[in-house]
Amino acid sequence: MPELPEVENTKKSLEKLIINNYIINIWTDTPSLIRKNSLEEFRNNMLNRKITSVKRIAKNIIITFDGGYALLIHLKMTGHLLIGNWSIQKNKNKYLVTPKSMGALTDKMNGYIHFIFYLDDGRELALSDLRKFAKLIFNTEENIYKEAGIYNAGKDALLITLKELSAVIKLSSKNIKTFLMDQTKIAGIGNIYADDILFKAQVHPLRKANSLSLDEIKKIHISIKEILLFATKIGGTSISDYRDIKGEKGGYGDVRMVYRRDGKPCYVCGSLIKRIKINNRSARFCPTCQSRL
DNA sequence: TGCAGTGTTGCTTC
DNA sequence: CGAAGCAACACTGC
Repeated sequence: MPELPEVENTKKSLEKLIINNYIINIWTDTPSLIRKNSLEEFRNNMLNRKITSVKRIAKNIIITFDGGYALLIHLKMTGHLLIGNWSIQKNKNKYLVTPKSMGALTDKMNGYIHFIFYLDDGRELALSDLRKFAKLIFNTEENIYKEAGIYNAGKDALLITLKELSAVIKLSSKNIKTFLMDQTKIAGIGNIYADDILFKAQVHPLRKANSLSLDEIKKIHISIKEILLFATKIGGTSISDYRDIKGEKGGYGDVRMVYRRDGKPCYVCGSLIKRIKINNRSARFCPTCQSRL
């Protein structure tokens, strides 16, 4: 599940690997992932332009091209990008995509590759997406920023100051769990990190945002930075499908504190981690460490 | 075996 | 207007 740490790592890898390259061909078996354009427009407009930069806005990856164009990629639930080489076989109406190289790229996630961007030096950039929710848009850079800013993007979770966080929290009557996952309020946090952030800050997920004390907001602010930076450093979370650009799994799943640990003992006090529904999503927390309502 | 759970976003409905 | 529900899709686990 790509949240900020996974998208940030992908962005950093792309920055090292594809700037100054050209995309010379595109293969896909799922053109429906392209929004606002036909496959033909998408292909014809993108090919043979030089890649000039890679950015992250919230959970979006933006690849810019010479001439003021940009490609937006949102990985949604199960998308990830891979660099490698693949061969494609057509079997009736189905395509079989298999990696030519060995190692992490033989991972089963290779079975879900739906886009391949062929680079001018022989390497290939692939999009794997088990559930096919990812979104791709090619347009002028300006229009792409409008698109990425659909949310009236909240401040990036890595950049938001205590003052800014405090100001938006005080305006919200929602519970803090829902608030943290609202991309218009603060950008980059999803279910995995929201649960762990609130555990570290020792705040109950159902606490009303505008009821939090300055001390609690401080703890949340510190936890956001520490957890997202640490998770980024160790390669993100690969509990289900996320892989880095070389196909390797991230380490945060092994050190997570409460996410998907319901029924298991809290690492701090030993109480059993609870699971409740908030906003129709699972929320996990320690009933002892995060008891105050 | 069938069905709930998984989680991001955007569209529809109220 | 904001909030809530649900669809997009495929696989896992009970």
